[in-house]
Amino acid sequence: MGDSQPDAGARTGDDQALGPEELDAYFVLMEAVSLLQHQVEQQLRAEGGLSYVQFQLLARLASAGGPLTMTELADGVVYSRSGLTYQAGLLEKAGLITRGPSPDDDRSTLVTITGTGLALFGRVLPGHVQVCRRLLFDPLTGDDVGHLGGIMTRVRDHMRAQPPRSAAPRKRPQR
Amino acid sequence: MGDSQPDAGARTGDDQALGPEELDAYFVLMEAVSLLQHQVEQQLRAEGGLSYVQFQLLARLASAGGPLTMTELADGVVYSRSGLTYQAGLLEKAGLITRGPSPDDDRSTLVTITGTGLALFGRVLPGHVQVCRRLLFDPLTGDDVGHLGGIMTRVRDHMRAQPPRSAAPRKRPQR
DNA sequence: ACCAGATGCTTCGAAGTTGAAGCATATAGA
DNA sequence: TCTATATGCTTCAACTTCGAAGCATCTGGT
Repeated sequence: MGDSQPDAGARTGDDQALGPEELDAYFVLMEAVSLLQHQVEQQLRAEGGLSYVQFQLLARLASAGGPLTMTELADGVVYSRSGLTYQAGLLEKAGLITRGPSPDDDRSTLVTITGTGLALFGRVLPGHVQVCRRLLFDPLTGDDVGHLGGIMTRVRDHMRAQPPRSAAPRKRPQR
Repeated sequence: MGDSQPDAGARTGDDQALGPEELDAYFVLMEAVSLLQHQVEQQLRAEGGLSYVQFQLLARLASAGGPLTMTELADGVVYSRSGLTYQAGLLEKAGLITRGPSPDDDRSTLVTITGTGLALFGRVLPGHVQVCRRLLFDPLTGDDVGHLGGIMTRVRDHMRAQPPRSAAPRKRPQR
């Protein structure tokens, strides 16, 4: 078993022992992704009038090969439920998806991508991929890509396995 | 080792042939960072009443060791200028920064972090670092961290060197 | 069957973000 | 010098996001 609760903080591992290399990796990771996301968003907006979120939703529906519930759609896209409802409303109004009742569960809403939605997705995807290639993969070797994928997969799985939010170390009425 | 960019070298960014490995790396990268950012935000909010943006701004000011102009602050944080003005207003109202005129340029506003701001930053940083360690670095080896840092540094520098936004690959009046 | 709690989605109000427009100052060219 | 353009920041309106509250349905225990 890994680390247990920090008991009164005498352990070095629990404290802020992030070396400069780690801090650097963290900051540059966040910055680079932020830049990438910004550029991608420009592209999607210009070519298909879509936000990144909307693109993600369409991608998820397109690759699912069938209807998904709102909850299934929300998983993997970190969005709040209400935000998803809002975006689904926009996509439906634009004719890219439809929402209907689920036969299994009357509480659920099944979301289906329309032909229009699929067409738009297909029209936007090449440009999207091109931006990714140009900005992200151009300066990387094949080995880099393998490393990156492996590393981030481990990180993601680790985070998904983590106790969600009960781990707040302390409630401190600050500020 | 990996395959070098070979063949007739004239087709950078033109072919949309992202392999499954690259697509996977891209998606998992975006998802993992999204999750990480979300968790970090919870932490900052709970411990210091700060958003991630505000934390970044304080961090930048703290490490700068002196006042920065609004524009300097905006660089590195992808934010829009208006958003920065808004956040600076909040931070100033909270007493964490001050804004004053620049002696060199009457158009500029110099932002300085206050003692209160520095104190809050110092109080919040350990928790922030701890979350990073727990979520990001826990499942990684030292080699992983080195790779990640190197890879993302290259990506960031590549993007920063790229022609910013006039480079729309093609003007396609779509839809 | 019943009731309590869990689950799925939506509505609502508050807060954050953005791009365009606006104002003031700085800089460069004639 | 004078004027056109660029730069630095702010204001404004529209849009997006979030969390809490609300409603309807499902599940499990009795």
